[in-house]
Amino acid sequence: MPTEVTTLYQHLKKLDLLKHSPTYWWPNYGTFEVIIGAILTQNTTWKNVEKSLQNLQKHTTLENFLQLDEETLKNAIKPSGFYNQKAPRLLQLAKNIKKDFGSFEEFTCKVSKEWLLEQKGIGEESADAILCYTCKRGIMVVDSYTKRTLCEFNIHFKTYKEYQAFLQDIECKTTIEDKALFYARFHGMFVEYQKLKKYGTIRK
DNA sequence: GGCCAGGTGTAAA
DNA sequence: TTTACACATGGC
Repeated sequence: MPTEVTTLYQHLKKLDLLKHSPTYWWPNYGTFEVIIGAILTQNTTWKNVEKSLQNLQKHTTLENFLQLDEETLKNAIKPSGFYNQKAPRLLQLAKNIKKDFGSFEEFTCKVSKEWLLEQKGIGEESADAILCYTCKRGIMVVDSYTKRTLCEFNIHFKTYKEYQAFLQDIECKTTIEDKALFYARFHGMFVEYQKLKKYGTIRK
């Protein structure tokens, strides 16, 4: 039974949970589409998010997304629920990225977690998901799958930051690229671990 | 038909 | 500072 994070990591790694996943686990890593997905997946299954992303078709870049009107967006993201609040929040976020950073590329280089937390609709988890999977930062995302897995290993904390500090107390990687890849996959392993338990097979 | 899903904002205690 | 509740669709 793993009691520290390095042991837990080795335990999960042995299961080869990411053998069918993309390198960085989240689909379309590093793109604006990840931001859309990060908001849409809030308290929502990924299957439903995929339907919404499919409906958005070619509007998954920042510039194309900004062309959408609110009603069209609401319609497109209906399958992933909470569309009356997710649509205006996504549009405002896109506008603020354009206003404060000028372009998506500048945003990915310069955005801070503080800036993200000021945006309506982005909390601790979504902010870290965007930093990790859009901005390629070496940051660990803590979601319900992560907490559920830790709970099963009898590891409990109160706050988000405590969970994150525990998970990030692991061998220090030398370059930011290595660190980004490491945490992107580490978080993915928790999600795939829960799916493996639920469905009995690792999803493709 | 009920429960849950890769959370967040708001209001009340 | 903590807790309760609304938000909504689709799969099981």
